[in-house]
Amino acid sequence: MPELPEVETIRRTLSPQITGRTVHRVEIRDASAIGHPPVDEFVSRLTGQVFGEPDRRGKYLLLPLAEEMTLLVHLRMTGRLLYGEADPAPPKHRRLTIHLDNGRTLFFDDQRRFGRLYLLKSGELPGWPPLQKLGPEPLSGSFTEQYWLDLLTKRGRCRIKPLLLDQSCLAGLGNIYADEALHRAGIHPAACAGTITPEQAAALYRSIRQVLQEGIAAGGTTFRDYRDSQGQPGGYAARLRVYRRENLPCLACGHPVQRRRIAGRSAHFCPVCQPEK
DNA sequence: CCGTTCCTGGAT
DNA sequence: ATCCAGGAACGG
Repeated sequence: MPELPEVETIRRTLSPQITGRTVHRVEIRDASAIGHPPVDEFVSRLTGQVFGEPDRRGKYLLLPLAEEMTLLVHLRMTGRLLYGEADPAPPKHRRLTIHLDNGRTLFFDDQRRFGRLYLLKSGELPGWPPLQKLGPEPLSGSFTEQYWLDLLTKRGRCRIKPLLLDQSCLAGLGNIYADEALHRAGIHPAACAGTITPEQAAALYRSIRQVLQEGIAAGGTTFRDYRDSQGQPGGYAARLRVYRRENLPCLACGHPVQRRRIAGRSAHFCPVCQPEK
C-alpha cells in the first residue's frame, strides 16, 4: 500500500536509474494496467521517448518524457516499479516491461491489478481530474498550518480519520500514516474535526509532517508487497506505534492498541492516549 | 458523508 | 468456503 513515503522512496531510487534513458521497446503483458490512452497508442507514443527527472504528486509518480509527455503511475495497493535485468521468466504478476537503451528494463508488477499507468501530454496534465483534485503536498510550503486549521473548521462535521484519507484535503496520506499521525497527536480517529482544539490541530499538523518525513527517512513501510525500484523493502514497519498492532501494548502507555472500523477502513488507536471524548 | 466496486491471495 | 486487506472512483 504505497503512500507518500513509499512513492517518494521509489522516485528517489528510480531517478538515477532511468533519467536520460531512452525507451527501446514496450512490452504489455496485461492491457488492463494501461489507464490511458488505448494500449496501441500507449505503446507507439512511449517508444523512443527519453525519461527526464522523476517527480511525485501525492501518491502519483510522474515520469516526464522529453517530448512533452508524462508517464503517470499509480501503484494503488500492490503495484511495484522495478528496475533491473531483463527477465527470461517473468513473474506471474508482471503487467508491463519497458526495455531501455542500456539493456536494462523497467518493470511494472501488480498482484491485485489495481495499479494503472497513464500517458498524458504535458498540456493535459494540469487539468487531468485526478491530479487537479489533489490537495496540498503535506511536506511542501503549500501545506500551511493556517490551511489546516481552516480546513478542520470548514469540515467540522467530518470525522478526522476519513478526512485525513481524503486526497482532496491533503495529498499522500493513506491508512498507515493517518493512524500514526493521529496517535502522535493524541486524537481519536472518530473525533469530529469540529471538536478538535486549536492546540490538537496544531499537534496533528506537526505529526502529519513528522511521520511522513520519518517514513521517507526509513525508506517506507513494508509488510509484504512494497519494494523500492531496486527491490528493497522499507524499514518503517518496525517503527510503527499503532498500525497493525492490535492488542499489542501502546508504546507510549502500555494499554492494548484497539482496532475499529471507521468509514469502512480499519483504524488503530490507543484508547488511553487518544480518548474518544 | 457512507457503502460498493474493483482485484487477488493469505488467513481462518 | 468465506472473510479481509485498502486507494480511489462512483452512486446515493
